[in-house]
Amino acid sequence: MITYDYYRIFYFVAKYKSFTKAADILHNNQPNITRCMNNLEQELECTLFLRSNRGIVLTPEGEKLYKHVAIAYKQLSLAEEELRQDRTLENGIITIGASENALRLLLLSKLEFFRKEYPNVRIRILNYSSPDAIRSLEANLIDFAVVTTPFKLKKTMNQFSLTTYEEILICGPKYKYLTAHKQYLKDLTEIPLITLSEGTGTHKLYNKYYISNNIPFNPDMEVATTDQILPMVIHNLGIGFYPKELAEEVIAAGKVFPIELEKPLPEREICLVTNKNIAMSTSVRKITDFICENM
Amino acid sequence: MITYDYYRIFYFVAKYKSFTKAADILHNNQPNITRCMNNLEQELECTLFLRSNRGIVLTPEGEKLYKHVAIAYKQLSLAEEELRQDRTLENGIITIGASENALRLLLLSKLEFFRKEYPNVRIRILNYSSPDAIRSLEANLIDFAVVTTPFKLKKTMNQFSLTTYEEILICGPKYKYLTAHKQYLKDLTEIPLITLSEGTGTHKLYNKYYISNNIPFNPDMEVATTDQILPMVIHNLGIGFYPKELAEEVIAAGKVFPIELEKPLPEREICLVTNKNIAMSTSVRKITDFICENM
DNA sequence: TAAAAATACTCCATAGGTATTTTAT
DNA sequence: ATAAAATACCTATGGAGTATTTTTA
Repeated sequence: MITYDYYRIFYFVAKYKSFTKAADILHNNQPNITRCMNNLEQELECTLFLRSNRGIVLTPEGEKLYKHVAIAYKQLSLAEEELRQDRTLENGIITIGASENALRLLLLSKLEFFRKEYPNVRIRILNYSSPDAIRSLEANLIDFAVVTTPFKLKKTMNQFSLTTYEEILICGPKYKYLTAHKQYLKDLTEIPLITLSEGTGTHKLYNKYYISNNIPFNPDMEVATTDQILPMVIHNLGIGFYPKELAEEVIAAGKVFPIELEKPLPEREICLVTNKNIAMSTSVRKITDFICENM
Repeated sequence: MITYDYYRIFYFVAKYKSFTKAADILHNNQPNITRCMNNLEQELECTLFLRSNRGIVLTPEGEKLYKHVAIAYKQLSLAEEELRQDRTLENGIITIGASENALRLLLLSKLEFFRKEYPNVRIRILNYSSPDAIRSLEANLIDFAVVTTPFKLKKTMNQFSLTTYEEILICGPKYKYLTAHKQYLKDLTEIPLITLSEGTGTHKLYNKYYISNNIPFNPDMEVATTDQILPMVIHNLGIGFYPKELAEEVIAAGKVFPIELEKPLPEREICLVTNKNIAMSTSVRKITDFICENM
């Protein structure tokens, strides 16, 4: 079996029509090149060159071989260049499935930094509910997911906890009186409640939380995205749970008011979820490492 | 610099999705394959496989590499197969420049045997005068020439003498009386002479021969090919020089008659001429060896 | 527990290298 | 006289191979 490395050497010998020049290009020495090419000729049972004191000329067989070897060389060079670009993150596409809160509380700032460092990696973001993101991951539509608890995982999935966050109950001016002192959730059942729609992790979470506290969970309004809750609260359509961090600005502006609760709300978590069975590309590994570091 | 032999190994690993299977195919062992692929990954700074107890799966980078490596592998396999066919003379085209006498006195029978042994080599024959054949060789239009003396060679040409042949002077029934006893050429100047046309070696040869013998060389008829001389002699248009071997049959049939000469005609030679600067293909080398052997 | 890869280790073929000779212009 | 390939010879890397351990489905 002929070692393919001889073909690499042959490529340069044929290109530069000289053993000596090829040796220089390859940072090798002429006697070595001579030996390798003798071996190649012997293994192919074929004269490839006519040697002379002015270099070499290819025989018709050498020319034939060169035509093929040149193509092979080009392919392998192309491959090496592609992989080089991949590993230096000079290209690549990353598809992330992210829930809204994961995106706004953590991912956006992380992506901002990542983009600054690797501006040539294209990033696509899909999905806005945690269950949908995980389904997409199962179906291989995304490279990984960043979602908020609660969610259910198959055992082929891997989760890595990134951070926890706190949600608070907020109200508009009309319900400001509720902020005078700490409240019990069960005392607020008469106040209209705004939540995310069914099918979201958030909906499930509060449903379960209310039930485990023996309080009926009857939201008056259900909206598709967390974004929509804030204007509704401001306009006194009801009270709602909202990530504390995202509410701070509007609270400082006096537009909404945090209702203190006697019993703290369940802590929520943002997790990065990957599929164990699927091999990650360099760029995906890089960005997941990037997201997870310092977490 | 990455040894291309790793890519050959990678090809089989990627194809069979297993280090162990690749090792079997390559008549190698699994630890070796493992080591080589580890080296390759390290040199490419890239994870190419996910290893498991059921074999390996390619990463996106591995897939990318495989796409290119598969093309390279195909090219090199094609090249090896082409060269194998060349050296076993399963294909190939040979272009020979041959003068008429060389063809009829020697080459045809040689080619008949060669063709029997290597029926898949295509043979083209060009040119019918020795100077033309040599010009074609200089212009690289033919692989080699088989010509009759006299001819002039540049020093980049190489000649190998194959055989000598004798020419005789023949006549038709009208001149049969000349065969009664040996003649001197100078006594035959009044008999019409048929020769090959100017520009042929034969013409030059006899011109020079006559002059060196102080006989005027004034052929009455000049024809393009030796072939045409015979019917003209038979029809008593004149006498002519003709290769002895080719004349024997018609002499035996009593159609023409050899005129014996007091002084023998110059001996003629058939030579194989090659171009030193041009490398021969395997098939050309084979056929020239074939023609020259036992000569 | 079984099948595949990883690890550890030995051995030696051959690639890498230097110096010199040969060859052909 | 020169420039390139061939030859001779030395060194040491890394490929070939065997035995064993680790991993995970």
